[in-house]
Amino acid sequence: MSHLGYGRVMTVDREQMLRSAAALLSRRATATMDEVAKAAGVGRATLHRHFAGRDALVRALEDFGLREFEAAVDAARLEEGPAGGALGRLVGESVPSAPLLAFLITENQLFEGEEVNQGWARIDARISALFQRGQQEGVFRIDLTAAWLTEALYGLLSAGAWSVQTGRVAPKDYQFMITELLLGGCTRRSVER
Amino acid sequence: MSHLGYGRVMTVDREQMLRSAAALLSRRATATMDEVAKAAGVGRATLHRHFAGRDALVRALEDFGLREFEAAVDAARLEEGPAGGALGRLVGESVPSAPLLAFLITENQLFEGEEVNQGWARIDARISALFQRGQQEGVFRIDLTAAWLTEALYGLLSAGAWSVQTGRVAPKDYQFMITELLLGGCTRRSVER
DNA sequence: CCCAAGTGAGACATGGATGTCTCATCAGAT
DNA sequence: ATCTGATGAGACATCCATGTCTCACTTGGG
Repeated sequence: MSHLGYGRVMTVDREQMLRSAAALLSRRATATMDEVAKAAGVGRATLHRHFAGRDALVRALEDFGLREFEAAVDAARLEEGPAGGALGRLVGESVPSAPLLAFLITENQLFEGEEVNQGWARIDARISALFQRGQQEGVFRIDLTAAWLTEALYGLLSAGAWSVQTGRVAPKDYQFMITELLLGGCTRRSVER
Repeated sequence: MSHLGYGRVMTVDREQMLRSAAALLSRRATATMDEVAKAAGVGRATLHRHFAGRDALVRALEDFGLREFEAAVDAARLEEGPAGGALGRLVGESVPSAPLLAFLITENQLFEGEEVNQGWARIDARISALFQRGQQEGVFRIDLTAAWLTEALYGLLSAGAWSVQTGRVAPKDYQFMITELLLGGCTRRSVER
Protein backbone atom coordinates (compact mmCIF):
# COMPACT_ATOMS: atom_id res chain seq x y z
CA MET A 1 0.00 0.00 0.00
CA SER A 2 2.71 2.43 -0.93
CA HIS A 3 2.38 5.81 -2.60
CA LEU A 4 -1.33 6.48 -2.30
CA GLY A 5 -2.62 9.33 -4.37
CA TYR A 6 -2.47 12.71 -2.81
CA GLY A 7 -6.14 13.52 -3.28
CA ARG A 8 -8.74 12.89 -0.65
CA VAL A 9 -8.06 9.27 0.07
CA MET A 10 -10.00 8.34 3.18
CA THR A 11 -8.33 5.33 4.72
CA VAL A 12 -10.76 2.95 6.31
CA ASP A 13 -8.98 3.27 9.62
CA ARG A 14 -9.04 7.02 9.53
CA GLU A 15 -12.71 6.97 8.68
CA GLN A 16 -13.50 4.59 11.51
CA MET A 17 -11.57 6.79 13.89
CA LEU A 18 -13.67 9.73 12.86
CA ARG A 19 -16.89 7.79 13.25
CA SER A 20 -16.17 6.52 16.72
CA ALA A 21 -14.84 9.92 17.72
CA ALA A 22 -18.11 11.48 16.60
CA ALA A 23 -20.12 8.89 18.48
CA LEU A 24 -18.22 9.62 21.66
CA LEU A 25 -17.83 13.38 21.39
CA SER A 26 -21.41 13.97 20.40
CA ARG A 27 -22.49 13.46 23.98
CA ARG A 28 -19.23 13.90 25.80
CA ALA A 29 -17.52 16.86 24.26
CA THR A 30 -15.07 17.04 27.14
CA ALA A 31 -13.76 13.56 26.50
CA THR A 32 -9.99 13.18 26.63
CA MET A 33 -7.90 12.46 23.58
CA ASP A 34 -6.99 9.29 25.40
CA GLU A 35 -10.64 8.35 25.66
CA VAL A 36 -11.19 9.15 22.02
CA ALA A 37 -8.28 6.93 21.10
CA LYS A 38 -9.50 4.07 23.25
CA ALA A 39 -13.01 4.42 21.84
CA ALA A 40 -11.52 4.09 18.38
CA GLY A 41 -9.47 1.12 19.44
CA VAL A 42 -6.11 2.73 18.79
CA GLY A 43 -3.35 4.19 20.88
CA ARG A 44 -3.12 7.85 21.63
CA ALA A 45 0.04 8.09 19.55
CA THR A 46 -1.69 6.72 16.50
CA LEU A 47 -4.54 9.14 16.93
CA HIS A 48 -2.02 11.96 17.01
CA ARG A 49 -0.32 10.62 13.90
CA HIS A 50 -3.56 11.01 11.98
CA PHE A 51 -4.81 14.23 13.55
CA ALA A 52 -2.25 16.76 14.69
CA GLY A 53 -4.31 17.65 17.75
CA ARG A 54 -7.71 18.13 19.16
CA ASP A 55 -8.48 21.08 16.94
CA ALA A 56 -7.42 19.17 13.87
CA LEU A 57 -9.61 16.27 14.92
CA VAL A 58 -12.66 18.49 15.25
CA ARG A 59 -11.88 20.11 11.93
CA ALA A 60 -11.61 16.74 10.27
CA LEU A 61 -14.88 15.73 11.88
CA GLU A 62 -16.61 18.78 10.51
CA ASP A 63 -15.11 18.36 7.09
CA PHE A 64 -15.88 14.67 6.84
CA GLY A 65 -19.39 14.97 8.21
CA LEU A 66 -20.21 17.86 5.95
CA ARG A 67 -18.89 16.04 2.88
CA GLU A 68 -20.70 12.85 3.68
CA PHE A 69 -23.99 14.55 4.39
CA GLU A 70 -23.78 16.62 1.25
CA ALA A 71 -23.13 13.46 -0.70
CA ALA A 72 -26.29 12.05 0.85
CA VAL A 73 -28.18 15.14 -0.25
CA ASP A 74 -26.83 14.67 -3.75
CA ALA A 75 -27.80 11.02 -3.83
CA ALA A 76 -31.32 11.82 -2.68
CA ARG A 77 -31.97 13.89 -5.84
CA LEU A 78 -34.19 16.33 -4.00
CA GLU A 79 -35.46 17.99 -7.17
CA GLU A 80 -36.85 14.81 -8.69
CA GLY A 81 -40.32 13.39 -8.24
CA PRO A 82 -42.78 14.06 -5.46
CA ALA A 83 -41.44 16.06 -2.56
CA GLY A 84 -42.52 13.44 -0.04
CA GLY A 85 -40.54 10.77 -1.82
CA ALA A 86 -37.52 13.00 -2.06
CA LEU A 87 -37.69 13.58 1.68
CA GLY A 88 -37.84 9.86 2.28
CA ARG A 89 -34.80 9.34 0.06
CA LEU A 90 -32.94 12.03 1.95
CA VAL A 91 -33.56 10.35 5.28
CA GLY A 92 -32.57 7.01 3.85
CA GLU A 93 -29.38 8.29 2.29
CA SER A 94 -28.38 10.06 5.48
CA VAL A 95 -28.45 6.91 7.58
CA PRO A 96 -24.69 6.28 7.42
CA SER A 97 -23.85 9.86 8.27
CA ALA A 98 -26.39 10.20 11.07
CA PRO A 99 -23.90 9.89 13.95
CA LEU A 100 -21.62 12.44 12.31
CA LEU A 101 -24.63 14.67 11.81
CA ALA A 102 -25.60 14.38 15.44
CA PHE A 103 -22.17 15.63 16.41
CA LEU A 104 -22.13 18.49 13.93
CA ILE A 105 -25.60 19.65 14.83
CA THR A 106 -25.24 19.66 18.57
CA GLU A 107 -21.66 20.62 19.21
CA ASN A 108 -20.33 23.17 16.87
CA GLN A 109 -23.10 25.50 15.91
CA LEU A 110 -21.65 28.64 17.35
CA PHE A 111 -17.98 29.14 17.15
CA GLU A 112 -16.96 28.07 13.72
CA GLY A 113 -15.03 29.47 10.84
CA GLU A 114 -16.53 30.69 7.62
CA GLU A 115 -15.78 27.59 5.64
CA VAL A 116 -17.94 25.37 7.81
CA ASN A 117 -20.71 27.92 8.03
CA GLN A 118 -20.79 28.21 4.28
CA GLY A 119 -21.02 24.46 3.94
CA TRP A 120 -24.00 24.41 6.29
CA ALA A 121 -25.65 27.33 4.59
CA ARG A 122 -25.46 25.55 1.25
CA ILE A 123 -26.99 22.38 2.63
CA ASP A 124 -29.63 24.29 4.56
CA ALA A 125 -30.62 26.07 1.39
CA ARG A 126 -30.98 22.86 -0.58
CA ILE A 127 -33.12 21.15 2.04
CA SER A 128 -35.16 24.24 2.66
CA ALA A 129 -35.77 24.45 -1.08
CA LEU A 130 -37.18 20.94 -1.01
CA PHE A 131 -39.72 21.90 1.62
CA GLN A 132 -40.61 25.04 -0.29
CA ARG A 133 -41.10 23.04 -3.45
CA GLY A 134 -43.43 20.70 -1.61
CA GLN A 135 -45.38 23.65 -0.27
CA GLN A 136 -45.70 25.23 -3.68
CA GLU A 137 -46.83 21.94 -5.17
CA GLY A 138 -49.49 21.73 -2.49
CA VAL A 139 -48.30 18.52 -0.82
CA PHE A 140 -46.73 20.15 2.27
CA ARG A 141 -48.61 22.42 4.60
CA ILE A 142 -47.66 26.04 4.47
CA ASP A 143 -48.28 26.94 8.11
CA LEU A 144 -45.00 25.29 9.10
CA THR A 145 -42.14 27.28 7.65
CA ALA A 146 -39.52 25.63 5.51
CA ALA A 147 -36.83 26.89 7.87
CA TRP A 148 -38.49 25.19 10.80
CA LEU A 149 -39.02 21.96 8.90
CA THR A 150 -35.34 21.94 8.03
CA GLU A 151 -34.34 22.37 11.64
CA ALA A 152 -36.87 19.78 12.71
CA LEU A 153 -35.40 17.33 10.23
CA TYR A 154 -31.98 17.81 11.78
CA GLY A 155 -33.41 17.31 15.23
CA LEU A 156 -35.15 14.12 14.23
CA LEU A 157 -32.07 12.77 12.49
CA SER A 158 -30.10 13.32 15.68
CA ALA A 159 -32.80 11.84 17.86
CA GLY A 160 -33.00 8.86 15.56
CA ALA A 161 -29.26 8.30 15.58
CA TRP A 162 -29.26 8.47 19.36
CA SER A 163 -32.22 6.11 19.64
CA VAL A 164 -30.54 3.55 17.44
CA GLN A 165 -27.27 3.88 19.30
CA THR A 166 -28.94 3.24 22.65
CA GLY A 167 -31.04 0.41 21.32
CA ARG A 168 -34.42 2.06 21.72
CA VAL A 169 -35.04 1.85 17.99
CA ALA A 170 -33.98 -0.96 15.67
CA PRO A 171 -31.60 0.18 12.93
CA LYS A 172 -33.92 -1.13 10.25
CA ASP A 173 -36.72 1.10 11.54
CA TYR A 174 -34.64 4.27 11.53
CA GLN A 175 -35.69 5.57 8.14
CA PHE A 176 -39.32 4.60 8.59
CA MET A 177 -39.72 6.17 12.01
CA ILE A 178 -38.25 9.49 10.98
CA THR A 179 -39.89 9.74 7.60
CA GLU A 180 -43.30 8.73 8.84
CA LEU A 181 -43.23 11.07 11.80
CA LEU A 182 -42.02 13.97 9.72
CA LEU A 183 -44.51 13.40 6.92
CA GLY A 184 -47.53 12.21 8.80
CA GLY A 185 -47.16 13.05 12.47
CA CYS A 186 -48.25 10.71 15.19
CA THR A 187 -51.99 11.22 14.89
CA ARG A 188 -53.87 8.21 13.63
CA ARG A 189 -56.09 8.97 10.68
CA SER A 190 -59.10 7.02 9.59
CA VAL A 191 -58.91 8.41 6.08
CA GLU A 192 -55.44 7.63 4.79
CA ARG A 193 -54.41 8.77 1.42
CA MET B 1 -32.18 40.56 51.88
CA SER B 2 -30.53 39.01 54.88
CA HIS B 3 -30.87 35.48 56.22
CA LEU B 4 -32.58 33.72 53.36
CA GLY B 5 -34.06 30.37 54.17
CA TYR B 6 -31.82 27.40 53.84
CA GLY B 7 -34.11 25.35 51.62
CA ARG B 8 -34.14 25.49 47.86
CA VAL B 9 -34.16 29.21 47.37
CA MET B 10 -33.29 29.91 43.77
CA THR B 11 -32.00 33.45 43.60
CA VAL B 12 -32.85 35.19 40.38
CA ASP B 13 -29.21 35.78 39.64
CA ARG B 14 -28.32 32.20 40.24
CA GLU B 15 -31.12 31.09 38.00
CA GLN B 16 -30.08 33.46 35.25
CA MET B 17 -26.52 32.23 35.55
CA LEU B 18 -27.74 28.69 35.03
CA ARG B 19 -29.86 29.66 32.05
CA SER B 20 -27.12 31.49 30.21
CA ALA B 21 -24.66 28.76 31.08
CA ALA B 22 -27.01 26.22 29.55
CA ALA B 23 -27.45 28.34 26.46
CA LEU B 24 -23.71 28.55 25.98
CA LEU B 25 -22.66 25.08 27.01
CA SER B 26 -25.36 23.37 24.98
CA ARG B 27 -23.37 23.99 21.85
CA ARG B 28 -19.95 24.67 23.22
CA ALA B 29 -19.34 22.15 25.94
CA THR B 30 -15.66 23.02 26.00
CA ALA B 31 -16.33 26.63 26.89
CA THR B 32 -14.13 28.06 29.61
CA MET B 33 -15.45 28.99 33.04
CA ASP B 34 -14.37 32.48 32.09
CA GLU B 35 -16.56 32.39 29.00
CA VAL B 36 -19.46 31.05 31.01
CA ALA B 37 -19.05 33.89 33.49
CA LYS B 38 -18.89 36.51 30.76
CA ALA B 39 -21.92 35.02 29.05
CA ALA B 40 -23.79 35.34 32.34
CA GLY B 41 -22.57 38.88 32.78
CA VAL B 42 -20.65 38.22 35.99
CA GLY B 43 -17.03 37.85 36.96
CA ARG B 44 -15.35 34.52 37.20
CA ALA B 45 -15.02 34.94 40.95
CA THR B 46 -18.74 35.39 41.39
CA LEU B 47 -19.43 32.35 39.30
CA HIS B 48 -17.13 30.37 41.56
CA ARG B 49 -18.86 31.74 44.65
CA HIS B 50 -22.14 30.26 43.47
CA PHE B 51 -20.80 27.02 42.01
CA ALA B 52 -17.77 25.46 43.58
CA GLY B 53 -16.37 24.40 40.23
CA ARG B 54 -17.17 23.17 36.81
CA ASP B 55 -18.51 19.87 38.06
CA ALA B 56 -20.75 21.63 40.53
CA LEU B 57 -22.03 23.87 37.77
CA VAL B 58 -22.92 20.95 35.57
CA ARG B 59 -24.56 19.20 38.50
CA ALA B 60 -26.61 22.30 39.26
CA LEU B 61 -27.54 22.51 35.61
CA GLU B 62 -28.75 18.94 35.62
CA ASP B 63 -30.61 19.35 38.84
CA PHE B 64 -32.27 22.60 37.89
CA GLY B 65 -33.18 21.48 34.39
CA LEU B 66 -34.58 18.20 35.62
CA ARG B 67 -36.66 19.91 38.29
CA GLU B 68 -38.01 22.50 35.96
CA PHE B 69 -38.89 20.04 33.25
CA GLU B 70 -40.56 17.71 35.68
CA ALA B 71 -42.58 20.65 36.96
CA ALA B 72 -43.65 21.27 33.38
CA VAL B 73 -44.69 17.65 33.07
CA ASP B 74 -46.71 18.02 36.25
CA ALA B 75 -48.37 21.18 35.04
CA ALA B 76 -49.32 19.57 31.74
CA ARG B 77 -51.52 16.98 33.54
CA LEU B 78 -50.70 14.27 31.03
CA GLU B 79 -53.39 11.91 32.29
CA GLU B 80 -56.24 14.31 31.72
CA GLY B 81 -58.32 14.74 28.60
CA PRO B 82 -57.43 13.77 25.05
CA ALA B 83 -53.87 12.64 24.51
CA GLY B 84 -53.33 15.17 21.76
CA GLY B 85 -54.31 18.02 24.01
CA ALA B 86 -52.10 16.74 26.78
CA LEU B 87 -49.17 16.64 24.37
CA GLY B 88 -49.87 20.22 23.35
CA ARG B 89 -49.95 21.27 26.99
CA LEU B 90 -46.67 19.51 27.61
CA VAL B 91 -44.95 21.37 24.79
CA GLY B 92 -46.42 24.65 25.98
CA GLU B 93 -45.39 24.13 29.57
CA SER B 94 -41.87 23.16 28.57
CA VAL B 95 -41.21 26.42 26.76
CA PRO B 96 -39.32 28.07 29.64
CA SER B 97 -37.16 25.03 30.25
CA ALA B 98 -36.41 24.34 26.60
CA PRO B 99 -32.85 25.73 26.61
CA LEU B 100 -32.07 23.76 29.75
CA LEU B 101 -33.56 20.72 28.10
CA ALA B 102 -31.45 21.18 25.03
CA PHE B 103 -28.37 21.11 27.20
CA LEU B 104 -29.44 18.08 29.19
CA ILE B 105 -30.44 16.11 26.14
CA THR B 106 -27.36 16.68 24.06
CA GLU B 107 -24.51 16.86 26.51
CA ASN B 108 -24.86 14.52 29.35
CA GLN B 109 -26.56 11.43 28.13
CA LEU B 110 -23.78 9.04 28.76
CA PHE B 111 -21.61 9.58 31.75
CA GLU B 112 -23.86 10.51 34.58
CA GLY B 113 -24.54 9.32 38.07
CA GLU B 114 -27.50 7.33 39.15
CA GLU B 115 -29.46 10.21 40.54
CA VAL B 116 -29.70 11.97 37.22
CA ASN B 117 -30.42 8.79 35.33
CA GLN B 118 -33.25 7.98 37.68
CA GLY B 119 -34.69 11.43 37.17
CA TRP B 120 -34.63 10.95 33.44
CA ALA B 121 -36.06 7.46 33.66
CA ARG B 122 -39.00 8.75 35.65
CA ILE B 123 -39.75 11.50 33.16
CA ASP B 124 -39.26 9.19 30.21
CA ALA B 125 -41.75 6.80 31.70
CA ARG B 126 -44.37 9.47 32.22
CA ILE B 127 -44.09 10.82 28.69
CA SER B 128 -43.93 7.40 27.17
CA ALA B 129 -47.07 6.52 29.11
CA LEU B 130 -48.83 9.44 27.50
CA PHE B 131 -48.03 8.16 24.03
CA GLN B 132 -49.11 4.67 25.00
CA ARG B 133 -52.37 6.00 26.33
CA GLY B 134 -52.97 7.81 23.07
CA GLN B 135 -52.25 4.64 21.15
CA GLN B 136 -54.60 2.58 23.27
CA GLU B 137 -57.33 5.17 22.87
CA GLY B 138 -56.88 4.99 19.14
CA VAL B 139 -55.83 8.58 18.55
CA PHE B 140 -52.11 7.91 18.03
CA ARG B 141 -50.78 5.54 15.43
CA ILE B 142 -49.30 2.35 16.73
CA ASP B 143 -46.62 1.81 14.08
CA LEU B 144 -44.43 4.46 15.74
CA THR B 145 -43.31 3.17 19.11
CA ALA B 146 -43.88 5.22 22.23
CA ALA B 147 -40.16 5.10 22.96
CA TRP B 148 -39.38 6.66 19.60
CA LEU B 149 -42.07 9.30 19.95
CA THR B 150 -40.60 10.25 23.31
CA GLU B 151 -37.13 10.63 21.85
CA ALA B 152 -38.54 12.50 18.88
CA LEU B 153 -40.26 14.91 21.23
CA TYR B 154 -36.96 15.64 22.94
CA GLY B 155 -35.31 16.17 19.59
CA LEU B 156 -38.00 18.57 18.45
CA LEU B 157 -37.92 20.49 21.71
CA SER B 158 -34.18 20.95 21.28
CA ALA B 159 -34.51 21.89 17.64
CA GLY B 160 -37.23 24.36 18.53
CA ALA B 161 -35.21 25.97 21.28
CA TRP B 162 -32.30 26.32 18.91
CA SER B 163 -34.46 27.74 16.15
CA VAL B 164 -35.89 30.35 18.48
CA GLN B 165 -32.49 31.22 19.84
CA THR B 166 -31.08 31.80 16.37
CA GLY B 167 -34.13 33.71 15.22
CA ARG B 168 -35.31 31.25 12.62
CA VAL B 169 -38.57 30.75 14.46
CA ALA B 170 -40.53 33.40 16.34
CA PRO B 171 -40.90 32.61 20.05
CA LYS B 172 -44.67 32.84 19.79
CA ASP B 173 -44.68 30.09 17.15
CA TYR B 174 -42.56 27.70 19.18
CA GLN B 175 -45.38 25.68 20.70
CA PHE B 176 -47.43 25.64 17.51
CA MET B 177 -44.60 24.50 15.28
CA ILE B 178 -43.58 21.62 17.50
CA THR B 179 -47.04 20.46 18.42
CA GLU B 180 -48.36 20.62 14.89
CA LEU B 181 -45.40 18.83 13.41
CA LEU B 182 -45.45 16.14 16.04
CA LEU B 183 -49.18 15.59 15.83
CA GLY B 184 -49.85 16.09 12.17
CA GLY B 185 -46.60 15.93 10.25
CA CYS B 186 -45.83 18.20 7.37
CA THR B 187 -48.09 16.62 4.77
CA ARG B 188 -51.00 18.73 3.73
CA ARG B 189 -54.31 16.94 3.98
CA SER B 190 -57.46 17.75 2.08
CA VAL B 191 -59.61 15.96 4.64
CA GLU B 192 -58.78 17.48 7.99
CA ARG B 193 -60.46 16.28 11.10
C1' DC C 1 -23.08 58.58 57.74
C1' DC C 2 -21.20 54.15 58.26
C1' DC C 3 -21.15 49.40 58.07
C1' DA C 4 -21.98 44.93 55.97
C1' DA C 5 -22.40 42.07 52.12
C1' DG C 6 -21.49 41.18 47.60
C1' DT C 7 -18.92 41.99 43.48
C1' DG C 8 -15.19 42.47 39.58
C1' DA C 9 -10.56 42.38 38.53
C1' DG C 10 -6.56 40.45 38.87
C1' DA C 11 -2.38 37.54 40.82
C1' DC C 12 -0.95 33.07 41.86
C1' DA C 13 -0.11 27.95 42.30
C1' DT C 14 -1.73 23.56 40.85
C1' DG C 15 -3.20 19.78 38.10
C1' DG C 16 -4.30 17.40 34.27
C1' DA C 17 -4.69 17.21 29.37
C1' DT C 18 -1.91 17.88 25.51
C1' DG C 19 1.73 17.28 22.27
C1' DT C 20 6.33 15.18 21.26
C1' DC C 21 9.43 11.76 21.78
C1' DT C 22 11.55 6.95 22.02
C1' DC C 23 11.50 2.08 21.67
C1' DA C 24 9.96 -2.61 21.28
C1' DT C 25 6.71 -5.22 18.61
C1' DC C 26 4.15 -6.80 14.70
C1' DA C 27 2.18 -7.49 9.99
C1' DG C 28 2.96 -7.48 5.22
C1' DA C 29 5.81 -7.41 1.25
C1' DT C 30 9.83 -8.95 -1.12
C1' DA D 1 14.16 -14.96 6.46
C1' DT D 2 14.59 -10.04 6.15
C1' DC D 3 13.22 -5.51 5.64
C1' DT D 4 9.90 -1.78 5.84
C1' DG D 5 6.30 0.79 7.73
C1' DA D 6 2.93 1.33 11.14
C1' DT D 7 1.55 0.61 15.72
C1' DG D 8 0.96 0.60 21.15
C1' DA D 9 2.85 1.69 25.30
C1' DG D 10 4.83 4.48 27.80
C1' DA D 11 8.12 8.69 29.39
C1' DC D 12 8.64 13.09 29.41
C1' DA D 13 7.94 18.80 29.05
C1' DT D 14 4.61 22.28 28.27
C1' DC D 15 0.59 24.73 28.53
C1' DC D 16 -3.71 26.32 29.94
C1' DA D 17 -7.97 25.99 32.49
C1' DT D 18 -8.95 25.71 37.07
C1' DG D 19 -9.46 26.90 41.80
C1' DT D 20 -8.07 30.01 45.61
C1' DC D 21 -6.72 34.19 47.21
C1' DT D 22 -6.55 39.34 47.92
C1' DC D 23 -8.10 43.99 47.35
C1' DA D 24 -10.62 47.99 45.92
C1' DC D 25 -15.18 49.25 44.80
C1' DT D 26 -20.17 49.56 44.83
C1' DT D 27 -24.70 49.06 46.90
C1' DG D 28 -28.30 49.02 50.28
C1' DG D 29 -29.73 48.96 55.11
C1' DG D 30 -29.26 50.63 59.63
